[in-house]
Amino acid sequence: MGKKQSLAQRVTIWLVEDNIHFQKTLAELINETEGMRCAFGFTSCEEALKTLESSEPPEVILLDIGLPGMDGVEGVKQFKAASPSTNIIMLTIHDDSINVFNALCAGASGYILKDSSPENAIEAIKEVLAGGAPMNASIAHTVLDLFTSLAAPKGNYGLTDREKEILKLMVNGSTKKKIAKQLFLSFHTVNTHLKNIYIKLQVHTLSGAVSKVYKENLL
Amino acid sequence: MGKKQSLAQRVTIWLVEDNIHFQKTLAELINETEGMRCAFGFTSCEEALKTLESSEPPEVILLDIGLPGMDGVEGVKQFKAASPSTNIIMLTIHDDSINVFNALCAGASGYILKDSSPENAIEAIKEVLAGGAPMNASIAHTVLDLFTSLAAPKGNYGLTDREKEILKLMVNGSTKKKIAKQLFLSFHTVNTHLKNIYIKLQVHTLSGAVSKVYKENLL
DNA sequence: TATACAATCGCACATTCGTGGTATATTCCA
DNA sequence: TGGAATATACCACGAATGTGCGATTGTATA
Repeated sequence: MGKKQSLAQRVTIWLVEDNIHFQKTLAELINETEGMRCAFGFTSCEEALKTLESSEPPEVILLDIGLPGMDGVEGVKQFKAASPSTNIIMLTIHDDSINVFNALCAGASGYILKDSSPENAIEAIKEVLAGGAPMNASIAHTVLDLFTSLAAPKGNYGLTDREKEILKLMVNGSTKKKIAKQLFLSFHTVNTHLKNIYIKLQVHTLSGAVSKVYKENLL
Repeated sequence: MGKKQSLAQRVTIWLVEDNIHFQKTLAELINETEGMRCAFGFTSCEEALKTLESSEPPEVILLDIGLPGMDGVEGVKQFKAASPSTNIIMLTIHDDSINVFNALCAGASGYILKDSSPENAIEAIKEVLAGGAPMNASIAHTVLDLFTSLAAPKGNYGLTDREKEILKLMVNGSTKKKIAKQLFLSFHTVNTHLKNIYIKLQVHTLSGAVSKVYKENLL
């Protein structure tokens, strides 16, 4: 998806960063770079989203992850919804892997650390335009860790196989009566199992149990 | 988590790769590298897992993703279950992003392309030992895309904001009565909303709705 | 061998759900 | 201006759930 830019056809970039000073530094750097143009600088997602309604969407948005008002993660969602082809690079500080992770999930293409040299931002933009994902090794690792922790078998509440089997069927929208028929059990048995499941999961409703199953990847 | 190795204290590496020729090439390269030792070369996960029962687990396993018998993805799970501290690097071919993705989810630390120069493998091992995740930019991007596609495809059933709000509370295990209190609404109103939610989601039970919410990433 | 655990089955009863109706006020848009 | 959509509210009733008590079998396993 690489594009070639002449001086006349520059890649359009928007900045969303509430630190005016940092924003200005970045904007200048971008405009000094051949093939790039910083079209707008905003201090909030709201402003940028408003502008997006009446302007050509940019190729790239550099988006601060910790903004007042609508934060960067929510911002990514909205930008992506309004203009899916726009690439978003998060600006973030150290030790914010949760937010980075969420932003990536929401559709961000990568991120750069604010305290790295501003030139890195230019590199990151080039990388994104070339179809890459700016992410250093240690952060890729962090992301994978979080990823794994989300996808891998999680909390075990000591559910027995039978309980898991029944819970699985309940999760899929079945009723106790139907499950009893399906497993050739008495309704009372299913009832008892479900009672024990509730105790183990510490919930009092089926929806709570189902929710827990998905949130913590049980079964 | 970086470790320093003297010649006496080499990092132990295992290979699991059914192509004997490639396995041999890698093993030689590893043994020529200071601080690394290829302890075993297997042609199947089963063999390697068996050996793991009676041997010190290695620091790193290079694992072919497309093996006969137990495939690499399943292999990762088993290795990780038996020895969580072992780092696993997948050996893969191009255009196998699904498997790479699954392997990463299962706990792999990164991967390298088989057709890249074998020296890359050494670099990847060093990177993993240093706490990184060997993944080039374009593959990080692929992973994120898959990631996003798993996390993002929000089916839209035309739920209104109010309906979403109520559904969100129900999902968390609340009851209609409590929600009514919480939102300063009549029980009947909540009831009506939920009725409409069921119609829109085409379900007849709360568990079915909750399940749909998680499966299709609504809300 | 004793005992803990899992799986099975039972009853009763209050609570909550699911679903069929109907109805009013507001807002938005054609 | 006049529907369409949304949010609000009410009623009734059978069905299902949640939870309090039990009980009897096996099967491990300490």
